[in-house]
Amino acid sequence: MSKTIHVSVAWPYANGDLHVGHLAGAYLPADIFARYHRLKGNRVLMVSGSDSHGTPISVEADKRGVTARSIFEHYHHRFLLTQQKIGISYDLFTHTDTVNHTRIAQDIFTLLLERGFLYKETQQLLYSQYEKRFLPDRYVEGECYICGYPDARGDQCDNCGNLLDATRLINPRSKSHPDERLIVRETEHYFLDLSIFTDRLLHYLDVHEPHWRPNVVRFSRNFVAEGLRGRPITRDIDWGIPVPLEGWDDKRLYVWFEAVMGYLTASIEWAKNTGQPEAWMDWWYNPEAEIYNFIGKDNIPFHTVIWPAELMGIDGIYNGNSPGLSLPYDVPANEFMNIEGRQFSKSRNWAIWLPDILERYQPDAVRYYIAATFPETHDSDFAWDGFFNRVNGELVATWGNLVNRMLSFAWKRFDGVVPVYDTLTEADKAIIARSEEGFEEVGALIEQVRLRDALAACMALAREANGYLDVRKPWSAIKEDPADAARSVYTILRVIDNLNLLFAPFLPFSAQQVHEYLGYDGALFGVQHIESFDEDGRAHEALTLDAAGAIGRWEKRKLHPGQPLREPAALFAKLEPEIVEQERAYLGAPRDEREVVE
RNA sequence: UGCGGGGUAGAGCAGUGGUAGCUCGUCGGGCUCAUAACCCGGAGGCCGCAGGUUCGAAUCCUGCCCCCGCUACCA
Repeated sequence: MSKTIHVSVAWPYANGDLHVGHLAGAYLPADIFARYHRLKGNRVLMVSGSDSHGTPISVEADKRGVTARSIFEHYHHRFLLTQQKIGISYDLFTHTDTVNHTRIAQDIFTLLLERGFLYKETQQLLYSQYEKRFLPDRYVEGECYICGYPDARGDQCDNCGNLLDATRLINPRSKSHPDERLIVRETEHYFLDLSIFTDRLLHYLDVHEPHWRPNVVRFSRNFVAEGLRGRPITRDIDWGIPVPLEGWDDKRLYVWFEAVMGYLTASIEWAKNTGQPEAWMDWWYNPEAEIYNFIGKDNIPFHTVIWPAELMGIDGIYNGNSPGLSLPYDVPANEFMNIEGRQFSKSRNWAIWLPDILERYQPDAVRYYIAATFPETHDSDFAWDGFFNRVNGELVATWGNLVNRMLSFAWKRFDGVVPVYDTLTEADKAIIARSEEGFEEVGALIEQVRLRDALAACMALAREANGYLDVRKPWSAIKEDPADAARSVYTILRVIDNLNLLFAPFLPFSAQQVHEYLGYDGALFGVQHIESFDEDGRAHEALTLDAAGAIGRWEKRKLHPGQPLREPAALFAKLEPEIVEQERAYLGAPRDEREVVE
């Protein structure tokens, strides 16, 4: 029976390029999962987008002396190109500065307010008369009121380690204008009253515990058990979504509050864009639908506690107040991927940027290494010698070589067609059966979001197939007993056909190539486009998926004897050992941001 | 300071009371259609540290150390 699956992926801040951490934490696992379910024939909606708002974007804009909007538009465009290049197959990758997202975020605010889930509170915050704005704690320094250390940060003293209240600092000053004296000023903000949802959240966690990762459950339960405090959902800034209330023109919705709504708003936008405006409800008002949020570990409480609370608070929205709005079914949060043993750092350029490495390596090689080292159970490490070893030793040598050795053998010795055989031996039938079992075995692992194990299972099958060849030796048989060579070559091509589908969610580009080498026509997956959409005279760009022509299916293949093959070529480029040192030299060195080209 | 996760051959991981395993790499041998796979064999671990329970501990208990996240604006 076909399932309905929503794949919601963390929204990247559009203040810098995507790096391998983004890919490892959320985007690649989401893509593999979505591709698998599409192959299974399940109804999949995969959405995400650029987070256009938030302090990180304003900070970057200040640094460069440009507007926040121009920063996010610049990186949004690069996100589209980069993700198209590495094949993250969103049905829609949009952003949060759309008319659609703004309208819905404001509707949600209004509904929560009407239902009594928000409250107003006066806060004391530091204000800069020079910059005419309230300063976030991290923008402030001053003398510590506990130990007297002169350069304490607004939130914490680096000398005595105590957490600080920024308004109590002695002689507080702005980091950007240290000579100016800051004043304390009162300001009003709305808070989301999370504690109202405590019991329902605990119940929600209980219900989902059996199929969640243990660390996600434990963390979330603890987060709730410690007591939920109200969280401010408005800010004194000018870049963001306006608060839909009279007299609140100077304030905006807090980014953490509105960005997660993107899962819903992008679904609604997708429905509208595709000319079926009600279709989003098949996921959001359907008790059978399963919503998966792919995120990094830093985001766990936002997705397992705060976002579900927001959803509980707006249940019935756009549905005539009839309840049943879907909550996340699973939040398979990944841990972090370090770089050569050290934590990612944008400021020190200790990072591996996707636009850069996609100029030098095949997308499937990058996808393979990252998927093989997914930080599913604990932090992992992107190491260039590891990349070199796994690509050459596993991807090229085991899978690539299996495909290459037998496709070129069949091409040369069987006149470019799938061999026509008389009968199959027990060994032949056994290896075909093994490859067919893979659909069940690998599929089950992917459904549990154990993607690293799933990929390892594919590779183990490729090893078995290589072992089979060593026993059957078609290169010897072709001389003494051509009929037997026809049996084993047919068998191995059929096994390759099966394994190719198993690898396809991980390696979609090379899977398409193998598909064509085997003589098939058509595309396994849909085609990704960058499209422009118009809303009330304002245009925005998005990444979309046209899956109409996709013919790939997650099922046993029946390769026809006599089917004409196409001339094969090596699937994967073998890496030179020099790349290890070359790539390491880029780490920590100044970086030029280059145009992303197709 | 709290809460959660992690620490097992050179690398990546599995292993919740009974002889410490898998993949890659490495060394030796076999084979050779191929971007050198596959087979056979070898080397390589005080399972973070210290104590305890037990006939027996990587596994259970206690204390400590290190890394990461959240608490608090770096995926």
